[in-house]
Amino acid sequence: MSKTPKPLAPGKQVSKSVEQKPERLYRGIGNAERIAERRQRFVNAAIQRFGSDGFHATTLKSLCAEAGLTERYFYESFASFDELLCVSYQHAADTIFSLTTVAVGGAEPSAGARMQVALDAYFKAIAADPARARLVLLEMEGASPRADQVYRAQLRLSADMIRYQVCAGLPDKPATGLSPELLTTAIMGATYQVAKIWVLSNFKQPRAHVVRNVLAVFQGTIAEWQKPAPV
Amino acid sequence: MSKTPKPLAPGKQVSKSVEQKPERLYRGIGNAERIAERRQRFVNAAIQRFGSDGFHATTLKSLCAEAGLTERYFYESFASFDELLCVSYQHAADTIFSLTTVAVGGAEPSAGARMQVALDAYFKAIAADPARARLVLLEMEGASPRADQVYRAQLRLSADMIRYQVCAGLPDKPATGLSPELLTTAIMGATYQVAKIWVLSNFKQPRAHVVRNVLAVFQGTIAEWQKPAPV
DNA sequence: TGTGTCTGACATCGCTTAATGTCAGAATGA
DNA sequence: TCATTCTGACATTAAGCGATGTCAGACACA
Repeated sequence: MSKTPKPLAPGKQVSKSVEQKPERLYRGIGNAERIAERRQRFVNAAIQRFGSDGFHATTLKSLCAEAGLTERYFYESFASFDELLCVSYQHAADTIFSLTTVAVGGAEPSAGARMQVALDAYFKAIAADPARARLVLLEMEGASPRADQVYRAQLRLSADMIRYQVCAGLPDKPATGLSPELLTTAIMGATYQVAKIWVLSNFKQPRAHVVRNVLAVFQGTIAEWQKPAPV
Repeated sequence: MSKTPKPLAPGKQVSKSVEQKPERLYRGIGNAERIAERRQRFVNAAIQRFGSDGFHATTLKSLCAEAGLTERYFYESFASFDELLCVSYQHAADTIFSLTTVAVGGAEPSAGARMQVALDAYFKAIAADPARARLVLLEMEGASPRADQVYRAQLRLSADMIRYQVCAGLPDKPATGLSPELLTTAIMGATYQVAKIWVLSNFKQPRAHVVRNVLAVFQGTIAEWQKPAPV
């Protein structure tokens, strides 16, 4: 009774009344830290395998092999296969997103400069890790109901980022009949589509060229946005 | 030896030397026609179920139930589950594609008019059958390697259609650094993304509004396309 | 050195589902 | 009416794989 005889604590040791620390060291590393390290290895392995072999071709076993760990530790950190997909996606998407927003934050205040900087940073982040890009761009949609949810939430976030950070300073009311929400959704879709093609082509075209073309779509759209009235 | 005793001919009756017709009528309908009819019922059922429940939630049995037929007849017309997915997708995509191109064909020759007509026809076709739209827009990507192939081929076709039919008459060499291929890919991506959002929102916004906004992206991009030199 | 926890390899379960097989009975044409 | 083919319902197979369980041996701590 004084000890829980169950060998498989579900991730957290049972908190008795007060936290007593049986923090036994292994490799000189504490318990919580080891768990966190294993978890991270799974996340990295997931980005690698999902992004390289594709979601459907990736099995629990191949993931464990990539991580150099066994199933036992998988369920130490994740409730299901699905969960790891979403977690690793979120990790990958967050990285790309953050690389982009940081770049935008350091750009000159004009919309044109921000668009240029944002797109360049985005496509740079895409090219920096092809597996990560594949996961973020190609493997999530339709993978599972939950994956769809997570993916779409990220799309909304991207569109909002374009709207409030990249296109900041533009009139809140665009030309008659135009809505900022739809327009930013559209140019985000354009960016995604070009990024997909780019990834699938193994980055055949130079990044500057890709950026230049998507930038034209951005700028053209913004010009319409600012147009006073339809001719 | 004179007759093949196998009850399950694989779709076509064995052609001996010359085609002898044992065309026995059922319901007053010949053999080949009955097979074709059943095949079509499966295709329609597939568009319905894949588009409503989603690809992953659709099973062979649920498809057969929807079609009012049994597994036996499924394999009479399709080699695998995967094949029906691709065939039904192609059928659905062809319909939408054709509705759009026909409309474009009847439009005035100016690029502006063609864009307007094309987008209106496209979104009309999307709204006309939500299940079909869901299949075409949301269910294919990542469903299977073959589905991916088919889907991407259709995307290329759509981009080319925009390029050669909708944007016809524009200078073949756009402004410095711009490529028609990338630009049409981009605005196609914008269209797809808005269509996805529209479908997922259950067509909350009026079609004209959606068309108006995507049209702005088209027109803005074309304006950049025609720009003589970067300022 | 001994005790108890942690680790890794592997076995096994349980479930889903595509794909194939079986068979009785209905519909057809002679 | 009879023989043949077609039809529909259902049973069975076969395989993949996520999830769980087992256990001997390694490692830390006293």
